Amino acid sequence: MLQGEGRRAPLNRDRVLRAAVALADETGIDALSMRNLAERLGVVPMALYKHVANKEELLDGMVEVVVGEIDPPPRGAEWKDAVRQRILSARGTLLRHGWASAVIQSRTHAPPAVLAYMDSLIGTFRAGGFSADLTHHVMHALGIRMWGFTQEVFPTPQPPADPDARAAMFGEFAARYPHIVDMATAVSDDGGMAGGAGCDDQFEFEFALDLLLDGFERLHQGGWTSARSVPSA
Amino acid sequence: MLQGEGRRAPLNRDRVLRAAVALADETGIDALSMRNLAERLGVVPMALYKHVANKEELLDGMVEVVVGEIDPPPRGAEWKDAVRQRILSARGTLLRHGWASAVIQSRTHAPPAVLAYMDSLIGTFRAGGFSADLTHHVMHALGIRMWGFTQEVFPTPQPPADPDARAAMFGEFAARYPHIVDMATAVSDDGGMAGGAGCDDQFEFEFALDLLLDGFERLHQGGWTSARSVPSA
DNA sequence: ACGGTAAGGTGTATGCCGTACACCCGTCAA
DNA sequence: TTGACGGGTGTACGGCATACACCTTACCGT
Repeated sequence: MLQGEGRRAPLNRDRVLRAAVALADETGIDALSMRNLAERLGVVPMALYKHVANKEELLDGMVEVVVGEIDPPPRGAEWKDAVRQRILSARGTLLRHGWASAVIQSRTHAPPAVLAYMDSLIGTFRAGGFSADLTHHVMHALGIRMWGFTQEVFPTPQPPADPDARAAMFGEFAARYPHIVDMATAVSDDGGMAGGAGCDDQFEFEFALDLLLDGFERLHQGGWTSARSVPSA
Repeated sequence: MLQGEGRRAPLNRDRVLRAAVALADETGIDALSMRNLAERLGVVPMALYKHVANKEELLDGMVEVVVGEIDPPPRGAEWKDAVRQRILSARGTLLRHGWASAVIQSRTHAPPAVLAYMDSLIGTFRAGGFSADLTHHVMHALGIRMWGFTQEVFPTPQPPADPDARAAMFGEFAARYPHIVDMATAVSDDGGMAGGAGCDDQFEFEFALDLLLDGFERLHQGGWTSARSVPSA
């Protein structure tokens, strides 16, 4: 039961992920190798593969850890404040882990924690009275500000061929990310799973661009100057 | 002079860069290795090092090539149209080379072509009557939309210690990127070389965020719906 | 015509990387 | 007691960027 003092507590997935995040924070994402990580954990490189399938999955897990650090949505706040606070919290988190936005961007499928974050942001807009339509475009326009980069939209995973399996997966998705599904179905009938199916990227891009340009014009005409005040109409 | 049919035209830096861009376009940036590139050029890997110092410099060069494809600023257009056109052209270019925004983002110093592009955009705003101050914030807010990602600002290169060398470098920079220098000096007296020195990232972030949030609010209150029209107040 | 120089290309080798595969050991259930 | 299994090991392979020494060719001033 008790064993000699020299025995290391056994690894587990969580300890591996946290060590990886710490190592990336300290030495940069380029210096994060399976070998370096193993060394820091006092273990041989191959031991890590008992806890993560491969390096991609390690990165996936690190993203989950980091995104999990973003503050939960403030309860009882007005939509604008709630969104603002949440996004600034996300920004703070990504600044603490400088490598994270590049890694998130490099994921080939949307990490669940990211979907959960977007789902709750959508919920905030909807609770504030935004239509599903407007919420949709607004989420695109915010993409950048949420993550410090523009994800033009994660690729939609192709659903399984078997109809039963597909229905099951869809059901699970809807249970987990109700607002995403709500918004997606309201926007287009093809039921975009990842919240991005069937939408027109070019339109979304121009929507956000014009929103900014119009804002610039308004500030310009109003003779705006940076008195370190919040810009407003 | 003329030589046997079997002789390959000698490589040069430009042919290497163009081949690299083409290879990245076709097979993705991950599959772009010095070895693959050399093979495509019918040459041994080490031959490439006669034309680029190392892989980082290869990537720098590829960025220059791609950014060079962005349309020049339209002459005689009103600022808003000019900016809009230019940014949509940049977007098109980056969509054609899907790897490019990640690579630009990964550069440790601002590529000259990027500075030139920003310089001319700044010039467009200034010609449209924008103050240096407003132009500065507006450029930050646009960061994203220009490149498909947010570059929080390229790190400012540290100037050489020798005063003469520093003055010379500053002069060259000012000659090449007049609008950047103009704006930077107007904004802060410490003469931010790369256009980013001495500015408050957090303020810039919130500036852009609030601009968007205010825009959302306006659309929301106006009962906006996506009739595929350009959003406006 | 000749030797020198240098630019362009080659070949070999080193030290990283991710990870496949066979193995070994301790724990615990049957 | 046995046997399966979870966690850790050791070895090995192929791919990567790239250092270094070398060779070939073209062109230069003499």
